[in-house]
Amino acid sequence: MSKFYLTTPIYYPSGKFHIGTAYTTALADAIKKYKQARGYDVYLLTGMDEHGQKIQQVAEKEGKTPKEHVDAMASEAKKLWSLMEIDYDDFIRTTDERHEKVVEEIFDRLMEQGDIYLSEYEGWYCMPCETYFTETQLVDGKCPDCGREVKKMKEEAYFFNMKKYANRLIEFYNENPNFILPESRKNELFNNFLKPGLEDLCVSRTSFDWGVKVRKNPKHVVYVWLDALTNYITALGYLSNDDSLMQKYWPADLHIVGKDIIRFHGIYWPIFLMALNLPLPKQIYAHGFIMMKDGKMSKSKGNVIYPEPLIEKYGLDAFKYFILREMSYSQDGTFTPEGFVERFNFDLCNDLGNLLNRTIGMLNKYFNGEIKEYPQNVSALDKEVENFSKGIIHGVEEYMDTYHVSNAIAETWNLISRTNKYIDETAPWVLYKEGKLDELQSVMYHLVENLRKIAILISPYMMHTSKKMLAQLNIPSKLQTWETLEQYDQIKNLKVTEKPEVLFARLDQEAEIETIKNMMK
RNA sequence: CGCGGGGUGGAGCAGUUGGCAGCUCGUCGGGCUCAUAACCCGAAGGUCGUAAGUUCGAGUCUUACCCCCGCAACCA
Repeated sequence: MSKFYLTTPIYYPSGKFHIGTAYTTALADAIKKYKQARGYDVYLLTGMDEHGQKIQQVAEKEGKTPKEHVDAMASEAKKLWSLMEIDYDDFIRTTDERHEKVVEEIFDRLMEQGDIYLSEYEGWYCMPCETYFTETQLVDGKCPDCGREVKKMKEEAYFFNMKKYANRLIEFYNENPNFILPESRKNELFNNFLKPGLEDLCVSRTSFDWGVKVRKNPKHVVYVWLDALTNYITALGYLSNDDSLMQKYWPADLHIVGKDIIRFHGIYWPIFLMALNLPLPKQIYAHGFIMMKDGKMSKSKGNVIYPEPLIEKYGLDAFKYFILREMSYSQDGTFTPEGFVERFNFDLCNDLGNLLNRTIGMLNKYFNGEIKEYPQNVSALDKEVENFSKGIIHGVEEYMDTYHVSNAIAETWNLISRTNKYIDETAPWVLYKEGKLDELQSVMYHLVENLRKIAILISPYMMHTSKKMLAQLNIPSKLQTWETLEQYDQIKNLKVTEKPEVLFARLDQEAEIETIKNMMK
């Protein structure tokens, strides 16, 4: 069995996780479930990046120790992933002993082999913010955060010798044109950082102490990113007593990240790995952001939307459907209450739910809910529909294989539309009236068959709906797998439920838009 | 002249290697009655940011310009 090692970023718990974090994780989970359906041995890692100055500050504000803060956040995160039924294999925290020990060790090694050296960091320091800024970050020569005066200051710091590896990384980019996805993100990195030449990276801090201490010089803590990025290997037991997972799963097949952290993953991470003499991940995919009508989500704008109330009110499947459908492969997506309600009503209720409902209704009315077997007489139109669904399946697989999840969903909905249209084209009620039962049988067979396929195709991200559909249709479990998508004539002696249940109940548009707007306050 | 991405019918978006401009929603008209007032068909509506260029032909390539967003290496 081929392995597939997939990771989300480890999230930074400086605040409650919003819909964007949920998106990244839902995306990873959908890809995992798809890959599993295709027969891969998938290992999905997620976790939290818990060190750094900001955490220390946030904790202080809450009157907690940093540890208390991150413990609370970690349990919140796990609660959310469980609510979202995220099927992760491990949840790593950078405060885990298994992680910290290895980070110390890695830092030591890199120092010993000369990749990390002691020098001085110079920058503009804002005393009240306790933060350094670069020249370009300053706003009118003042602190970009608080607007107060900054002072040029120097301090002892460790640096990582990026220059040493820059050319190797450029070569790697050239040899692996699909290393960074989408391509525009790669160009951005290449043009902005690699082409002008990498600067050595400062990899320690002395201005705070919430982090992994440098063993040989404990007034320094390890730079958060050096600490955080290594989670992808420490979680697999790198440099531990048991590194069997590392042996089995490394290198990662796919790191999923947000576009804001692509630089760390596309440049520093590969270079750290080179320094450790480990193979580089195969692909890094940087997705866009979920934007609000008035721009980026932010608490000060009061336009933040959290996953929990949406899931509680509209269900997990609808939530996942929306975010995965709305976010395109290489672009930002937009969350609007109007959009959410529209997708819910049109896509889920009208197109999908109603299709199942009308099919089951007709089958009960005309044939006592029964399908005997693949029909003898199949019309040209029936054949055409068979071929159409074949094309859809290939399309969905191609999109999923290249992580175009939104396109895969759209493709699936094309099959739903085609099937609704097929009902109109064949007008089963007319066939029934005219006593053309042979033809009618074939139509009903093809309807059930398409619904079976649709249920399987949506299973990576709408598990509940998928199961409900298969249950109402009474599809035997051996016809519920991804491999059986190729089959079109295997349904035998099936009897669908007598009383179909509504999959998604239509929403009152105005009322629900109001409800969602209130969730955003 | 920092880098990248956008600017396509009322709204939101697709547009692969240049070849009659598509989708969803909305609007208008029609059909059907199996179904969750759902479904299907048709119509109206676009000088594809602006200007020029290459080409038999450009939303798609080149150049200049305008507007919006993001990034610009020590916050993550």
